[in-house]
Amino acid sequence: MEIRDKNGLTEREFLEQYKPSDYERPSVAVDMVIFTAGKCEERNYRKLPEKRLQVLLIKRGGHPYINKWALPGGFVEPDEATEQAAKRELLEETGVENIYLEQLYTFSDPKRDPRMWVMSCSYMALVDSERINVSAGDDAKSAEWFDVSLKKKNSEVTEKSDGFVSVTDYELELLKGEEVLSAVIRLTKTRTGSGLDSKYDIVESKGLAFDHARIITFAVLRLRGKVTYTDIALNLVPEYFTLTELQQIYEIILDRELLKAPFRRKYGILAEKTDNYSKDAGHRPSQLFKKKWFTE
Amino acid sequence: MEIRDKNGLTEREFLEQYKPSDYERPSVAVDMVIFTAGKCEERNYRKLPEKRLQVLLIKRGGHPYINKWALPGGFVEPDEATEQAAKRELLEETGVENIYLEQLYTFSDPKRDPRMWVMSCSYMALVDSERINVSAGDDAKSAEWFDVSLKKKNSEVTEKSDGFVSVTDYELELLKGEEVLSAVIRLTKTRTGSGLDSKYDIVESKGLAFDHARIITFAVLRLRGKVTYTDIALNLVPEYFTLTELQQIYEIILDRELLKAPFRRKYGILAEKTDNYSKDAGHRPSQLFKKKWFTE
DNA sequence: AGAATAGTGTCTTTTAGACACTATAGT
DNA sequence: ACTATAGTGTCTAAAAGACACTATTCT
Repeated sequence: MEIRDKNGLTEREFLEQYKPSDYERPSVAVDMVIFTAGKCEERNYRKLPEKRLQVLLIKRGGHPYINKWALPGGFVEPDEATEQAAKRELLEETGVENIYLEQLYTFSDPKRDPRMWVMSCSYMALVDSERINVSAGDDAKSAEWFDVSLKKKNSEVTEKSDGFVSVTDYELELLKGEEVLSAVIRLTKTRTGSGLDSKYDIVESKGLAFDHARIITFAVLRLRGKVTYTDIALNLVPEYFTLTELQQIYEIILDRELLKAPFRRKYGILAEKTDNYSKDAGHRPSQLFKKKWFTE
Repeated sequence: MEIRDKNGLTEREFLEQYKPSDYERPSVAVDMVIFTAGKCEERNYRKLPEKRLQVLLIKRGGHPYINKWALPGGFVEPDEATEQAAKRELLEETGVENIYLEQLYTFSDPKRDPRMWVMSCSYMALVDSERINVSAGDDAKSAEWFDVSLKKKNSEVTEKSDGFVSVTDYELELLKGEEVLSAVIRLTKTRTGSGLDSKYDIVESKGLAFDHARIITFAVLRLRGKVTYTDIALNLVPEYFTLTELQQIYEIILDRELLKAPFRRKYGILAEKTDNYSKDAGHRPSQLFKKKWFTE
């Protein structure tokens, strides 16, 4: 097992003499899209509280993008993987460990950070609202939950000789009381011959730092895509929940209403009955369920 | 719009004086999992040729992992995004432009390269076999197509008090004539309370460089996952094809046989009739189709 | 003729969608 | 009693799975 290369070195000898050349290297950051399903105020004693899909943002205290809102995140350190960096950031920002975490995409447009070459390895995290009792803003940074709304504005398909170009504009709105952040992200799919190019361009972005509007849009679309064929939604629900709550989660993610009976037939398998019931609502109490994860 | 930070600087002033600190930075490489659907020899004049899912590998000429097989790839250069680096590598290796490309995952285990800190932003590319007439190995590097087989070996679920641990071993085999590369990748899903951890560990890897067995496994699983609900399979088929060919593509990706009639009902919508027929086969000629991509 | 594939018809089962009905706590 | 929600039953339409049948070419 003593193979020698063209310089007569074994692998061990090679590694001992190896010196990384000083090509320019990018900084790599993790950016966290942390979603939760927050409750709105109930409008009267017997109405159920509405739920909202929310994302955690931090107000930047320094340049660049001073006073704009950004995703929590930080640089990956030597001797750690991005997954660990993501968990570290998550713990710092929300005080919560052990939550659902999924790598989304690595954004690497060399101009995405005006300071220097920074790639962003983005992650999506899902937390149930009962676990984030910590108001997040422990340190000086002001972190806030923003209501998320993502709507398809217009969509246009142009047929070409050997393919097509499809352009879809998504309108992203983030709301926190008075504060309104908005952005338009254009998804361009170019199909020529046998190639497909999907590009997310930022058409406009108000109040958000960097290319974070794009990352949030990407995350919402991923979440929407996965919610119907995985058990991912269970991560947004507390330990004990009613089927109506679970349905609300699906509705705020998909941004449309679902029918009760078919929903229960399809997703009821994600829940296991308990002997407890919700109470003190102005209507029939409902059974509380536990999560029954897919084990496969 | 002249906001000043705590040092009294405007954004422009800040950027002008900004000096990137010299923290250690990772090198970032792109690794390409390039799939095609290769034909095997037909066994007699009237049998159809079987198809095989194949991946392009390059034999390493230097340390580390000398003489092992590796995914084509290279380092991302300043002023380019990973997408561009991927396209550049693809052109260099296969001589083909304009093919399906999808970012898979960024692997960042700090020990994945024995030389230094290298993250791998991996991409999956799909090429139809008729386009890669170039035997790829233009330059000195010997590039070869390996038949891919990925099988679930055993799967075990252990229930825990507040979740479960599921362990699945996948056996990856890559064949090229006499050459046999093999690896076992262990997918461990740990669900505790409200967290999910998915880990792909390399249990063993014979003949493959770095953690590339893991990347290939990840790619095959992604392809399997997407083939049933997208039109991704069309990328592996030439401009004109028969529905049986398309079905073969699905079968080699999913690694199981499909029934003809339901297949045609479901995926026939991906194909548009032409007036041409295959001929000189020892049996009834079959109609040739063109691709009809989803436009959405 | 016979082998091998092409292509279609149709039955059953499953799943999704729509909607109506009954049930029940709290004021 | 009334409101708002909980929970179920059932009809219909669409999709998936299984299988059988006919059609066609070349040796």
